[in-house]
Amino acid sequence: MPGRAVIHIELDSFFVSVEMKMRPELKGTAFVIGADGDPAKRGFVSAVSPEAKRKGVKVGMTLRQAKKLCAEALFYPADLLSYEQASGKFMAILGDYSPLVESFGLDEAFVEVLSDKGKDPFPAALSISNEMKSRVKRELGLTASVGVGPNKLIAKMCSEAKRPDGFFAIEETEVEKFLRDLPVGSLCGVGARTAQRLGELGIKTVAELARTPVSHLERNFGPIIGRGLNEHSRGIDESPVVPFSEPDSLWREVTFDEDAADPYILKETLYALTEDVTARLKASWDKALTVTIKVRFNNFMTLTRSGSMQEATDSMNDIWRTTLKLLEGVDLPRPVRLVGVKLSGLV
DNA sequence: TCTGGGGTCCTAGGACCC
DNA sequence: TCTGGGGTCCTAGGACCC
Repeated sequence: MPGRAVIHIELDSFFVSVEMKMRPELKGTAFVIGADGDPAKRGFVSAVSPEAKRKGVKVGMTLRQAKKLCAEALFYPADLLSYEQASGKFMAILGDYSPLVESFGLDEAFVEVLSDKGKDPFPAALSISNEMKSRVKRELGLTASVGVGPNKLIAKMCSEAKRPDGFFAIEETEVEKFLRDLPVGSLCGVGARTAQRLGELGIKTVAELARTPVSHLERNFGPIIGRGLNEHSRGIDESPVVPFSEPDSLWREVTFDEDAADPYILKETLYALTEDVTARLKASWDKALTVTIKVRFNNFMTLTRSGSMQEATDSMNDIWRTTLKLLEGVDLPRPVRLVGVKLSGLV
């Protein structure tokens, strides 16, 4: 029985590369992409040119912080339409090599290489990934980092191990050695919070996690996450490569430039968001059963309220009535910095 | 002093039914 | 008047991902 072979491919500094192709004059300059491109407003950095990176600007910091660190940087809004176009071309190239391509955001994807007549698909995966990489370079002018492994978890960790323009492959027999000394936080699904809790239990490396009894992990993290941690620590990941899936929910939220204390502004904003998300619902020929609103106060305390309608609908009237009822059930003891609306239970 | 936006999945607890 | 146990559905919140 041959094993699986999964490729993970990720474009290097995707947003920055696309911007530089559209505006060649940016070459060699410090620039930052994020939100609507106004560093005076609230918003996060999505991408940074190498020149701005050298000044300490990082993805995930606020635009204001970025401006402080690098006053001469140019700021641009994220031009999602252009990124989506480039992403489509990228995904089309991957689709030439396998029917099983799962996009993961705009700039990365998993590709499962199918076994030919029961043969081990691993060698084929190696040559396919090389070919993808050079076609992406030749046809799109973008570099990519590629990882190959027996499953999605290992493939993704491989592509992250060598960047940019990297290539790294691990066969099943090498997995344990590869994982052993890595910190638990490098496993997919172990974020800052979980890494900290594991640290408190004396578990710092992947090898230590693998030695921890499943029952101990289940007690501390619940049955599903506990078992998942154990499997991932041993390099086991059975999750399939899923080519396309309908979204389960649609979400719109907005942070005010200035915290809002006036209930009328909240209502007005929620109405606009509800209209927007309902339009997207209709465009995808879906109906939604449940509405959720989110309110974040100026002290960052965040609450959600959800309610279901009689039956799934795409009627703005019904959805807005539900949204409004949820809003009216919320106490507003202090100014609000963010409101959002989610539609779920899509059919 | 500051902390976006769009998603997914999991957990815990309560309601409800048999 | 008291009240088990299993299953399912719903809601609220949190962790994680890009």
